[in-house]
Amino acid sequence: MMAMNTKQPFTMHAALQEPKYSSLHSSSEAMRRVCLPAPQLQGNIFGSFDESLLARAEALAAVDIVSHGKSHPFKPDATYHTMSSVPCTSTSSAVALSHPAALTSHPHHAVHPALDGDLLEHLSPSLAVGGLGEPPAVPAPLPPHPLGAMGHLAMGMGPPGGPAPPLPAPPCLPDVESDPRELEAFAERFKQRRIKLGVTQADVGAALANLKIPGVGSLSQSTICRFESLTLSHNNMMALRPVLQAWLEEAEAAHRDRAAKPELFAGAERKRKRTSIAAPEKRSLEAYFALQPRPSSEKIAAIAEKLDLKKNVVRV
DNA sequence: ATGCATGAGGA
DNA sequence: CCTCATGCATA
Repeated sequence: MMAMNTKQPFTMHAALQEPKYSSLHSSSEAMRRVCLPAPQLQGNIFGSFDESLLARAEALAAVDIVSHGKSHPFKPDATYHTMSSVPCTSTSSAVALSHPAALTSHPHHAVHPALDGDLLEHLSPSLAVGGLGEPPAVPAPLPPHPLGAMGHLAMGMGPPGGPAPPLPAPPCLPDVESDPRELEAFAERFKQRRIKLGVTQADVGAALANLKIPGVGSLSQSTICRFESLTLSHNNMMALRPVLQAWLEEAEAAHRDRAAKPELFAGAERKRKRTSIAAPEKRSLEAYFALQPRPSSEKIAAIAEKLDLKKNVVRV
């Protein structure tokens, strides 16, 4: 309830948002493709291949258009999968994307003018971890961090008055890792581990509300799906990541607990099924009760045997 | 998984 | 009016 259910991560100017990963597609993606030796891509066999090509083409076109302004007829629909491509990895990411961290935090409008296109430059094929042979990095090295990002929930309320939410996020803390590849890897891991837990996308979305993270409510299956498939904008991905990571950690912890000491849960889970008495028996019992509201235990036992019910059931 | 619709925030 | 983030409905 509440109208403030609007949860939507920070918003920044189009300049930053638009290019999302389109640039990734355009430049590096394209480059990489060229040097693909023998793509064992799944795409080429599917019909969807054409579609993705089209999409990519559009994305490319979008980049140009976007650069000089807005108002393009079509939606960039920038989804930045880098998945299929993983061949030649230069692993020479000396770029050090020291880009503005405006992302993962600030509930408020604080948009740092600092961020800019440089975000687009740092595309360096670092690792070759596509959606292919992603080793199930179990340890999940991702350091926990303050999220609370989800900007807009806090947006409504002005700075004055409201008790400052736990949002330190001074401009000095860089994003944990806004590296596209890191995100991609996370999304992949997330999906794998989610499936391993036997949880659906919809389940995750609904479960997020239980995390009680300020400003974070539930999300739809669509959104979870989009997150996993990296079909969200970079900013959106960045905003959702900490939340989903928190959920994942909690879910796995709970899972472990269950595996560790099932006794604790055994009792709670075993719930007696409600007894249902067939209509005829029920009538008999009611009729008898009308005559004898307080039958002796012998009577009860006799009736129980007759009706093939438990004594306690008959008594009740 | 994805097209379409909607509401919010911004200019 | 535009971009985004999201949800609903549905292929």
